[in-house]
Amino acid sequence: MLSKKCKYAIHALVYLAERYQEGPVHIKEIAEKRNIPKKFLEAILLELRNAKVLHSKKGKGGGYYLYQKPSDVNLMEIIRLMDGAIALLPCVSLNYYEVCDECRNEKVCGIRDTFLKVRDETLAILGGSTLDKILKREKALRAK
Amino acid sequence: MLSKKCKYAIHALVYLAERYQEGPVHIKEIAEKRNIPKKFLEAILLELRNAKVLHSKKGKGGGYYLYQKPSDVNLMEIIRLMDGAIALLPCVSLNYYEVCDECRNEKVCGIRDTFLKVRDETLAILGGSTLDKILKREKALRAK
DNA sequence: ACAATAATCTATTAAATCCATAGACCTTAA
DNA sequence: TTAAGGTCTATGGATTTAATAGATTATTGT
Repeated sequence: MLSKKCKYAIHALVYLAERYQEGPVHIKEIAEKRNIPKKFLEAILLELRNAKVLHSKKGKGGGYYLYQKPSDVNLMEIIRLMDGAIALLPCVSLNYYEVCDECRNEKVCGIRDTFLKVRDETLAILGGSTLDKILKREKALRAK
Repeated sequence: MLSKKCKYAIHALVYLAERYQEGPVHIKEIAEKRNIPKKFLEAILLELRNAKVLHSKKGKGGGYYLYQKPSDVNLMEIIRLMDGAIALLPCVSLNYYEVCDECRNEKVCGIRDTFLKVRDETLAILGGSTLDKILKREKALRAK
């Protein structure tokens, strides 16, 4: 399961994608519109800023806005930033690899294979899921 | 990520699948062979027993053994038993569904779609991954 | 220059979960 | 009847997650 932090991040980013190139949006607005605790959201947006996903502007008329195009931000990178590894086991993780204590020999482990497949499928789907696609899908659903 | 509990459960079950129909295996042996804390493993096997995945025999010469055939036990059910939901979001979980606070309207949520796909792919792979297939794969790798 | 606004930073806390251990008790086989 | 080994209850520490509070810094409009 994704953490609340990660869910909040995704929702906030989708919100900001809707406002792409419309100037800074302040935290309070996002927090209220999406039922996210404001202080918690602060920390999240700051982290996304440090990761160059968002930019911010201080002072009056300030706020947060997307640094990259909505088509260049996908769920894979957001989840990795917020929650870390996407794989279900450390021994099949690309970015957070660790050896398993239980396996005597990784080369001969019958379990890894399954989780490698899960990882690859998951990454393909999440990597292909960009903010602009999410927005398009939302509009399509609303039009129904 | 899967919890250690879940990883331990999987390894223990694979171990027991190797001994299928060879009588009870005791906890101590599994714990030592797979580097799992014995007391923790006790609790795990007990839970698997209560879920009818394992059977046990008390007293001298006792131990744990598979209740079902290795081809009838898959990773999907083990993970669900140990860690709960497999889906990444509660709102796309089959067995642990919950509404999202952040979504005003689930029907019009552009995010769900992606996570539904991830869930379906993941379930398909994990559901098809049975203990006997894992054993077969292990033997094949060892033969190389 | 000044007041208002809004992000940034530092701390702290409450709750939950995870991992592990201890010990008493019950059951069975030899 | 004794030793082996599963069952059950309880507990404790560590870590992570979620959230809150308060002080600080930067920017803007007037």
